[in-house]
Amino acid sequence: MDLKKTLNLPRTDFPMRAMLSKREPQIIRFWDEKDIYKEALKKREGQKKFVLHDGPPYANNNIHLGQAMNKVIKDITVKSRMLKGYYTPYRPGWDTHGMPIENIVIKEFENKDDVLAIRKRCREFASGWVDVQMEEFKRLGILGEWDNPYITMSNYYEGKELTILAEAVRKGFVYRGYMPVHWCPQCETALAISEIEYKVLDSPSLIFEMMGEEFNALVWTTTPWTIISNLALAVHPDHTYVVVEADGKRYLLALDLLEENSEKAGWKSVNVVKELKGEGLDHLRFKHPFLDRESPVLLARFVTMDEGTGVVHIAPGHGREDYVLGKKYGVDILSPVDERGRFTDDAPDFEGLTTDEASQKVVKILNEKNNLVHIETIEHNYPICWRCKIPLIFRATEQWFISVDHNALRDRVIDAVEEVRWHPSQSQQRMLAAVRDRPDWCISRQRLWGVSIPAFFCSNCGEALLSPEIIEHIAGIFKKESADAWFELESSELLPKDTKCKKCGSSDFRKGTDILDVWFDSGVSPFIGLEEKDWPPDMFIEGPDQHRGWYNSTIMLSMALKDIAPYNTVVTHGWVLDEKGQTMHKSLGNVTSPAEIIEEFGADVFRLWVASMDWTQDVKYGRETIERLVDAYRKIRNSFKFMLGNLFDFTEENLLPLDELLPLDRYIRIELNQLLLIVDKEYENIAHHRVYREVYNFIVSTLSSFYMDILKDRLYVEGKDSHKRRSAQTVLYHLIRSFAIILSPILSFTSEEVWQNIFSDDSVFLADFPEPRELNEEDEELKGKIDKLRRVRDEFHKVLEPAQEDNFVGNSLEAKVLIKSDHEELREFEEYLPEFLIVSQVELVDKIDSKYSYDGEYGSYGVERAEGDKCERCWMYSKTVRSDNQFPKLCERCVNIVKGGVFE
RNA sequence: GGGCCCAUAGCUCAGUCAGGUUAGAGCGUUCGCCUGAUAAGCGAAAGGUGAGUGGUUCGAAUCCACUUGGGCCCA
Repeated sequence: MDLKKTLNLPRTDFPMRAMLSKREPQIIRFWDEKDIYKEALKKREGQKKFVLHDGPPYANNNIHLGQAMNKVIKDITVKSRMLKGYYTPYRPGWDTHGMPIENIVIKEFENKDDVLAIRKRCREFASGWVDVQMEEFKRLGILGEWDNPYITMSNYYEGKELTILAEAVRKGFVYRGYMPVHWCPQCETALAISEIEYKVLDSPSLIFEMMGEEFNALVWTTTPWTIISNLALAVHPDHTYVVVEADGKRYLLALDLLEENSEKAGWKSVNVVKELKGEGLDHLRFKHPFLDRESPVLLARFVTMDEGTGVVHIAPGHGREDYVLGKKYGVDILSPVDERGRFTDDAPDFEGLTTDEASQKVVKILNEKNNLVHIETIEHNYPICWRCKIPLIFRATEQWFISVDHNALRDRVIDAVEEVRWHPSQSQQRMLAAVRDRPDWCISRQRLWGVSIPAFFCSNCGEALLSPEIIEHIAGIFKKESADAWFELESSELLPKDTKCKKCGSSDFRKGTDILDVWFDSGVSPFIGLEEKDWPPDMFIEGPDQHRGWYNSTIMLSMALKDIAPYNTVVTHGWVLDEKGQTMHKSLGNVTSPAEIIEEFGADVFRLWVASMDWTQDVKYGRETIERLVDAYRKIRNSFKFMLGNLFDFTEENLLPLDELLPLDRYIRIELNQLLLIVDKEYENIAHHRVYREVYNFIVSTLSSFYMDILKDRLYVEGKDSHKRRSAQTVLYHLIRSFAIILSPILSFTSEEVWQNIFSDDSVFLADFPEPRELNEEDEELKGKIDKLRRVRDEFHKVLEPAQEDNFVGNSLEAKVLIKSDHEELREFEEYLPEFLIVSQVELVDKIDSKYSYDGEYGSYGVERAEGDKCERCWMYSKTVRSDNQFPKLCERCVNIVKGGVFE
């Protein structure tokens, strides 16, 4: 007789070799074909909602690790809420307008004036990348409304975006203003931040004086030509300033910089006449060094004591901070420089000069007027043009703005930010700073690829026309024909009939050429990317750069227009760095793409990587980390396989009620219960790495090395339909069901594979999170007792180890264990102890006199050779072997099982 | 240059907010057992100047300051 046939060895076609890169695409196909996203939603229709609004990635490349991580975090979050019964729509989006695409595309064109052709190409380009990225995201196992994403360049979006602009105009937030921007005089264009490079250049450093009533201000600058546009001075309110008498004249400067400046000025005698805080200088006025004008002193915290004089020259037309400060104090903007970087007739003595020429002339004049205190050449980190590499200037131009302080918007946003739940919490501080510090929002860009600002200018008098009604009219056109209509149609075709200039009555208009800032594009996404019923969304999950970006643009618009924040909770994850903790850069060659990870290890391993880390901080991607996770994945997968293999003859009908389970099995159910409570809580906290850790540790420590190891005897050896075996299988059934579900947000593919292998043809995502049961007193008591026995088991291993090393015993079943202990649990569970320790015999004794012994905290232990002979079937040693004539090689237990059993 | 953040075993994390026994876990490593989870399973052991320096305290991984390395944003 083949004894193996009488055993219930595991049977399953669930392969240990996952071949994830082959298997996963099949599972995606299944989700697609069965439309699991919609099915899962339908199932939770009418339940409490959880709406995660997707921040749109930019469609100009393959996705990088950060984006892959971002989407997986979102997916885990959404799925975990879904399993808890929430109705969780998730509509992905794409950001498709803007400079990076335009810059790539425009290189293909000889004729840079063929705007429509360029835009058409931009559209194709973005569309191509949307398709690619969508496949990449789907490959990660992200569930969402992929057949209906929101795309910022769609006709609907472009049109709807304008209706939102119209609302902002109607509510008085939009104005036309004058603002300095980085300008390249060579290319004759404004430059965006990413088009600016920095280079160390020589530049003049001069100290000059401006006359005041009692004393002169000592002022420092490195750009003499901007003195022409000087309209103010700035001092730090909290720092100490001094008035000194030096060589017969009185000067104002910062105390900390006195020594340095005395030296530079070459003063022979210096006496401090007066000392005061910067704030005490507020509203003093000083005369311009060579123009008939006075400059007030303003207070500014950006003034530093690192260099200069502590009194800063302010030209609001030529500097960002200058501009913001000037705006705060209502100082004018003067920017008498044209597109080519030459002075205009607003600067009479300098008209026609380049900024360099003007600088020389300014120095000359200061010298002549005896106002130049010191001049030298220093090295300075200066912005240059990325294309032609010449130094940039700051030049004020007319732009459209959204006022941050209109209708107390900033204050209301700050209040709203304080109400929002920020995760991690320090994110709130950062957001508050970003809102407090931000200047008015410049929404216009002098670019081609975007949604045109439908402003018109009177051909007769130049008056700007941006009315809500006209914007809405044009929105209607865009919704039908896209924003390209702005370039295709004449202004007369775009404007409603009978539009007349309010100022001069003319009906002849030219179109504005500005497009909307892409932050406006994405800033309106909560209004456009979500269905009406899903507004307002609950959560945003993005990277840390969005504090000044999308978190900011969306809450600004949302508070301005709806007076409600576009999120209740904002989750921010860190950056993905290389294994040394450095940013990934193509030039450093340390870039890893999601595609190569998926190809080599599979999306589930990638998802496990995301889930395993505390991504509220920056995370590192390294070879060892991923290899450890491959190991973890195998352990999890193999544990699933073990459970599946031992449930081959088990169905729901075989389930035993809780009170009929053996003590150990009941104990594991209690442990599972505890785990479910923790997992539920940690998913709720979006602490995915804690979910992973708890679940993984449970699998390793409680299941694999403890429960499943012990269970093998019962599962394999006991009768197929025996109570002992069914009791174990009942728990395995609960375990595998629970694990498939609670791991499905993380290991979506593998959970689905397991689910379909045993439970149903439907998706695991249609199942509900297992409801943890309240523990009763009896449960708590049992848990306490078995916990203790586990300690005993650990201690026993300390003595088993040397016995095995000496080959005194091999397999632990070759051992008989002697235990001396006062703990009652040992007697109470005496009959289970051999199973529990996986040995053939256990004797509770008063004295241990074995060669192999160990004194532990819970008892003393000794290892002896097991008594009797080895049963050929169950491999346990027993004196009952040889007692049956028919089966002389079997023990009594096995004889009974074999005689009573029916075997295939 | 300014603001914010991070640093615990080879890896990923606990513990830090409310200072108090020999700083824990899992993986990996090494060694051993098993061969009825087998491209598996079980056990044991080794492994940490808590980034560094200084301070507060009877006592610091934990609180404070500075330094170093790294990250994000702004200039």
